[in-house]
Amino acid sequence: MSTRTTVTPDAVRRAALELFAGKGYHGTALSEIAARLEIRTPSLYNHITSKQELLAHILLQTSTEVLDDFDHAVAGLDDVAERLGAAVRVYALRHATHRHEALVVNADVAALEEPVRSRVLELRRRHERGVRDLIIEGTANGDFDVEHPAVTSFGILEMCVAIARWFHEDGSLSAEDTAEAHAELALRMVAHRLSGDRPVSDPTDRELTAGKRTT
Amino acid sequence: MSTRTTVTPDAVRRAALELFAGKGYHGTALSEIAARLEIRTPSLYNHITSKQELLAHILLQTSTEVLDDFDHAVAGLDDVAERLGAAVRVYALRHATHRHEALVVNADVAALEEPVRSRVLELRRRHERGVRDLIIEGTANGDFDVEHPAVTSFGILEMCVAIARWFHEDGSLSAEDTAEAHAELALRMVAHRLSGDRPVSDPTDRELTAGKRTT
DNA sequence: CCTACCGATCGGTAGG
DNA sequence: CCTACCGATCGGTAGG
Repeated sequence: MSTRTTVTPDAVRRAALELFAGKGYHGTALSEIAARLEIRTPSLYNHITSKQELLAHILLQTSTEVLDDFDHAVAGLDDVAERLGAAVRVYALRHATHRHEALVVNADVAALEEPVRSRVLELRRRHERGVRDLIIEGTANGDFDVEHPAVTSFGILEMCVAIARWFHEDGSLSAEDTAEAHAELALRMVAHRLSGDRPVSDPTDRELTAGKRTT
Repeated sequence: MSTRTTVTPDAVRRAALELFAGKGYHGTALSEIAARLEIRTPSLYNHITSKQELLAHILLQTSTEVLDDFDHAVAGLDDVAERLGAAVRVYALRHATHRHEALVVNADVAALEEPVRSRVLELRRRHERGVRDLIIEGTANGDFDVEHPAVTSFGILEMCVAIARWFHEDGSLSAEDTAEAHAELALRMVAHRLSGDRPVSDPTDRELTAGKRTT
């Protein structure tokens, strides 16, 4: 049983990732990681320098990739709704395709030691700010109708994060469909409401681009 | 320094709650709980029977209250949008006013031992199902326009859960305003869209009641 | 990659 | 409420 390939630093990280995701950093013993690789605990130190380093690698890499994803997703897009849709799509997709990483990032930042912790938190803040600024921009130019941009951006981001908690690859929805569904939900959250119960104070230049169709 | 009141089982639970919320169940040592109460670790056992019991109490109580909240919130309301709004409002409010409980529930279910773990998960599933059924009902009778009820209900619920991660009592929004903002977001997520870019494949009986206006 | 072993700390008990 | 102490386990090192 078990594939029994040669142990590499990457294999250790993968084993750690799955265990951290399931039981948390503090809830996972190095002996369990070793057992999964069918080696003894001290042998892990041929591939890593500490347990903490395993955690740091996962969180730094993931946080960096999230920010890169965002930058690439919005690059070249003009319409702010398109940019928000693309940002949400790629963020949601990541949480469906990288469930374990996402779970660890969100459950175990507290277990990170400085200075890595601050770096990770800074990367996350940058991403949050990027999304929030899109919402602020769309609200300012009248494309969106949002009362609390910060609350709305947290709501959008966190429902995407939650995908990691319920998504299953064998479910009825593919990762891509799930991502698309979240982009749609996000655009609904910022869209103008039906029925004129919310008077559009500044309808300048906005014909009826309200649709999310992009071609 | 410190209030220095007599230690009670409830005081132990409160100290444990704050520490679990900040560092997780496995990341918190009983010695830290004792230190916060200015007693020695073994003295804790005059008030509790085990560390695990502390966790079980927090999670069971919170999960039970969430379900009670839901039942009371929707009771007596007729309109499905009103019921969904009320359910979201009360759930969001709890996550703003009981941040620590919410953080522990979501981070440390995995640390719960059986059979309590199964009971807690069952309570959570019941609540999820309650909200999802509202969305299904509203979609079926035409009040809502939702393509993926399960995804939508997870999205709504999880953005509320996330409140516990970012809400601060001294922020610009009160707990009540935050709850109201989330009810609004949830209703947007299920509402009919502006402009007919989504061809209504089955327009039976749904003329253009598209609005969510009731009565 | 291993055995042997380290000090520290864990949750918890004995016995006042 | 305490001191004294338990066995188990932790992350990690020595030295092949």
